[in-house]
Amino acid sequence: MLDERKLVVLRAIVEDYVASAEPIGSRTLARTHKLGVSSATIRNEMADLEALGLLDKPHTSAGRVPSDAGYRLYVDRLMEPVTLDARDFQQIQGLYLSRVRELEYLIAQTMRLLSSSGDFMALAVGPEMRRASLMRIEAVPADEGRMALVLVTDYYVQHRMIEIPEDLDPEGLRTTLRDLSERLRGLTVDQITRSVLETVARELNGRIYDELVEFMQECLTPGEGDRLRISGTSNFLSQPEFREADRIRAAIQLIEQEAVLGDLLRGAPGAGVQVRIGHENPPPPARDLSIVTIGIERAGQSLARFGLVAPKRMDYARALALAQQIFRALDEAIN
Amino acid sequence: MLDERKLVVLRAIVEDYVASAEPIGSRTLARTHKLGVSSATIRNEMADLEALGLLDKPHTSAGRVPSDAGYRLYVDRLMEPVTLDARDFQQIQGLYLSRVRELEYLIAQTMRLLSSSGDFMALAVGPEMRRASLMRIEAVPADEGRMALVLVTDYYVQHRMIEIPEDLDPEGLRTTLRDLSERLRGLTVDQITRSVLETVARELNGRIYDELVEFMQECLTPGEGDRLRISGTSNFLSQPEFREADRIRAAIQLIEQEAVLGDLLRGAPGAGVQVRIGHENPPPPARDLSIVTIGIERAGQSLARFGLVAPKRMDYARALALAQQIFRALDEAIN
DNA sequence: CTTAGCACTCAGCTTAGAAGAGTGCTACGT
DNA sequence: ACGTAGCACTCTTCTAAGCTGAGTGCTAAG
Repeated sequence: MLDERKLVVLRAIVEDYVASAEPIGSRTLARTHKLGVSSATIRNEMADLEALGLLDKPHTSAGRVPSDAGYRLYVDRLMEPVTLDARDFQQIQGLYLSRVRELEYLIAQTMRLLSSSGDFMALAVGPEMRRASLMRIEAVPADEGRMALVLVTDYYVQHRMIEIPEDLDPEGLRTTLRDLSERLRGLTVDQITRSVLETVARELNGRIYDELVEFMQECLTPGEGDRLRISGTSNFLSQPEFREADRIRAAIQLIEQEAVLGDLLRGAPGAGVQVRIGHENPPPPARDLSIVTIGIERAGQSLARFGLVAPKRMDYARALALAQQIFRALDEAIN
Repeated sequence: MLDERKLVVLRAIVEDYVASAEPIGSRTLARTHKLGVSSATIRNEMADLEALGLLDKPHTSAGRVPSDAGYRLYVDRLMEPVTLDARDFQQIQGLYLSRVRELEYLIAQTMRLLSSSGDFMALAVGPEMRRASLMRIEAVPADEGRMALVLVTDYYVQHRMIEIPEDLDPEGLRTTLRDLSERLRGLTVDQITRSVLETVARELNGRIYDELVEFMQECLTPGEGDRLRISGTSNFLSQPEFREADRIRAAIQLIEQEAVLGDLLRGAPGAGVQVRIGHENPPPPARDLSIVTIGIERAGQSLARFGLVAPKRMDYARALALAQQIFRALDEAIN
């Protein structure tokens, strides 16, 4: 039923369509691919592939386009893996050489890389901050009136510059913080509620300042550090699928809805590289898109998740090669 | 030459055009504004205003549109100042109440406010980091293998989590950093070159670690903290001037060119609120836009600069009211 | 100085027709 | 049974033409 030649035709259609963004007709295919058969034969094969649900027809006289199932088959069985060109490879390797081991920084670097190289929109989310476990809180004096509060957890650092309250005893605060750090070390951020802070402080005979509580609570608010990062939207919007004004508006609207993009990115959980094509994506407005995701985990906890988003007509081979390489490098840097 | 009635007509045209985005014809104007004269009279006035360079005609039979000079006259002399509605006002005041005195944070909050309220794209740049003067460098230990380096300057804080080099003596590093902070305190970041670091360290009999130098040098690189922040692009792109596909593409391309947006924002230096209209903007691709800028300074140094960008057909009164209010609140919070 | 009236202009919409690309089917050859 | 040529048919897209409506500029009269 799905003989060799049908697969060859399907593959040719997918690749030509990915390259041209135009529906592929039987004649053009016969001419450009030297398949050794006439366009009529290809028409028959196309009709069969369409019956199998692997191809779609935009309208009666418009050539064929891969269906979601067609893309899926292509990705799973037909695609020839590409190797990244030397430049990309170097760039990825170089990215993670430095001694910096801060997730925030690694995510930012990766985003830059993803959006610089190609036709994708890049998405990323960091770890859920409230799951981080506390390492240390410290106050760094700046000048007479101000100091920086620094909170160090196992995978991120946060700071805030605050005005020093009038009634503050700087030495006292530092002692409190040191003892506090000892006591709270290893607790996750969401375990450190106001009441926990106060209890511990009472035991320590220290005092918890409002600013400190406020600061710690800010570290809990989502939408700061776990917020969705988006870059390369213009790569995305300049795809030919968004040539018409209303399409491009719809796409812009989609990008604005961070909730939808978040669902799209988180739709494929787990570590490693995955592909989701069209209707496989949960959010309905993303049904015309495909996404290649990279999940970075440590000890079963998701640390970061990246997505390369494009119209379904994306260059899967390239996106996958890029994603694999980034996954490998990043996973190694982190674990 | 520019009698009262002409000004009334000009003002009506600007306001109607700002509201409708459609060229204004004499008949419609006569009907909707009850000016007490016929459309023919208004046509005459319009012709005069056009001769004065205050109005433009998109084409022969299409009503009038304000020229850059027309907008300018409107902003300088005709516009009625608006007061913000209570909600916006509350929001602005509330924004700066907290004790947090970190520029980074204030800028982020302001950006959120600007892009949430309305039809503008918001731009911001922070201070030039290399001009900041050092307050303190500190190392905050995290766990066995890692520590956070924290650099506190007079208007920003930076941190990096790094792997602790094998040969590091933690106590030694902390002492070095404390002494280093003492010695370097008050120097601007760009005065602290590698050679300065090394000289001082030699005097202190300490050792400067590569990571520390790398970290300090990263604090110098522009494009991190002084980079241009952009938000509310979709406010901007959903303006009717970008209805056609090619217009919207051009706008997207403009947004991508951070250099152009940077020139646009920095084109109007100085403290306080300013308006630049159309051709008054230096970068040619921004000649169809207007920008209201907010400059925040301290001691003659630019700390932050915001911009509200929209097509020339922007609601100047509203943008200015918003900008003034933000300027007042932010300036007070900072100085 | 103002206004009514009128001829003229021009973008934008609608319609019709032609061109082009592609399909599906049939009939024929191997 | 499979491959191929040929042909009628479908459907989008492009172009041209004509029409409509909003608006202008000018003239002549109040």
